[in-house]
Amino acid sequence: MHTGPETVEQAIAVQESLRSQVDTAGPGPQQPRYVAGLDVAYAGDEFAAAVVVLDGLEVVDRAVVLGRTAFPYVPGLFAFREVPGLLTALERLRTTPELLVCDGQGLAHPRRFGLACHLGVVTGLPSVGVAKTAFVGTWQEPGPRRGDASELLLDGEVVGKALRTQNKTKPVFVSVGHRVDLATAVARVLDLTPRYRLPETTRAADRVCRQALKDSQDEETAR
DNA sequence: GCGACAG
DNA sequence: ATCTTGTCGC
Repeated sequence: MHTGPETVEQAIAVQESLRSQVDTAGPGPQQPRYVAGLDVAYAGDEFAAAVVVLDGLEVVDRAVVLGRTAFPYVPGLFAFREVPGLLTALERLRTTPELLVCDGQGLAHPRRFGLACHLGVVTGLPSVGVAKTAFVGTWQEPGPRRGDASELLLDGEVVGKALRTQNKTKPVFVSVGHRVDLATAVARVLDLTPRYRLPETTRAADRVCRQALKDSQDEETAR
């Protein structure tokens, strides 16, 4: 399993150091075949980190890693809680994803280095962040239809989009992670949300990590 | 100082 | 994230 910083100060230093490596040039993958979804489920300090690879809507590869949290949840340092397990899971795939769809922010972060940027930089793979709620920035309510979007602004900069993925449902917050531009990130998220508010990748990864965590917890109880 | 704060 | 039943709406 990968390890990371031990203190808040060290973690912030790591972000400050890695942020310069983020590539926002784009455009990024236009017709990716393999798209990965990543998610982590917790039960106390135990976790199950899952990565699933979809080819269209079919899961063609997956990896799950069980472990113990080594970093608490601290707003702004969320990545240090999830990266170790997710990185290990990514290494266990037999497929190389063309895009990582992360459950959280990318550039829409206080230091412009959220989970999606972090995973993108350390793997070198294109990545986008899709969060269920905003973390930083201001935005206007987007139009009511699927595809409607508004800018997420932070210090006068566009750090993401509030994107409506289904008619009359709350928007999701899309931001660039690494090696992709915002327009492409939004296009890929719309591709992945033909029916639900959240990307199919995220939904699939969520099911996998929750089930894996439950299985390990049940086994814990059984002995 | 106070409140808010990805998952 | 997680704790948790039923319930309103498409």
